[in-house]
Amino acid sequence: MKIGELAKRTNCTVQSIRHYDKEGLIHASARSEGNFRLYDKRTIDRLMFIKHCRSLDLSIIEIRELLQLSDSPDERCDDINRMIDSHVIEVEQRISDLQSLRKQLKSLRNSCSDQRTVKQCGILSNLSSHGNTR
Amino acid sequence: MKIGELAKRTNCTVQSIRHYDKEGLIHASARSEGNFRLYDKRTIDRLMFIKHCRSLDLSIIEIRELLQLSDSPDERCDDINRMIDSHVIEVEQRISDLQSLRKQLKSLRNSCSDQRTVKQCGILSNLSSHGNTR
DNA sequence: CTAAACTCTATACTAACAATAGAGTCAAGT
DNA sequence: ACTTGACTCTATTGTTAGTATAGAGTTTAG
Repeated sequence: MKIGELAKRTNCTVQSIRHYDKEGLIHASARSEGNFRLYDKRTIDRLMFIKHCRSLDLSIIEIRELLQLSDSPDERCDDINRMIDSHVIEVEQRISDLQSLRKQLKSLRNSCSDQRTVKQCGILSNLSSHGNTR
Repeated sequence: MKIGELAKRTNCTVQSIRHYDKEGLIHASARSEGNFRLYDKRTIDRLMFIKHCRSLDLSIIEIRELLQLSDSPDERCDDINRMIDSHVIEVEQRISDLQSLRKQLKSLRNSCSDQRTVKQCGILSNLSSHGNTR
């Protein structure tokens, strides 16, 4: 299977597959005479796994670790759990950051109604008055 | 005032000030004989404004627009309101994306308890089984 | 045998800086 | 005057996970 077919079957772009290849997440089982990457069917599953992980916003580094772990099936899976746990914590932190950001933006927006001039704009004067809060 | 003092007074790093300078958000009022950037006091306020905007996650491009608008005080401020409105919408979208991500991660995490081996790990098998959902 | 479709590597781009290299400038102390 | 240390300069590289090119080579169908 050449890269284009793999791309079609997994709904990835050709470039991102080459990217994963370069990053060592997948490996071409061989190269054709003309130096084209050749993949076997199992790579489809592996790519699906990668896509699923990426959709969960796991980084390429994290995915590489997961793939390495899945190659040593008799190890304890504690590391996997720890990784997911810490990822959840990161996501929760980002959510709460964004919620506070949203609140600030909303209150900023309330300081100005339309149809005023820039000079009278409550948003600009609010932005000018006090420093940052983060 | 040289860049180091400006940095101290605004609690910015020297590099980021140079960055804002290069991006055209601030301007050195002159250069010294030895080519050092020289800033006047008003740049402190301008930098505070920029920092405040950045803390609200406004992009440098957006900030540039705001600064340009604040230089034409007699225009309508509709554009400012529109920018903030669309920024709020973006933030809300990101929040809801992250919330759904969190939910998926949590349920993934529930599929495995500690002390198992990688082979038995519910997380890995879940990640392997079905494709992406995004 | 040619033209289209495909693939290759390498490079630049995205955002907002941080980090570094290597060179030059300035101020204070001797 | 001279040295030393602190400061500044520009330019480059790195960060993330790709996307988008350029320019060249390969394969396949007609």
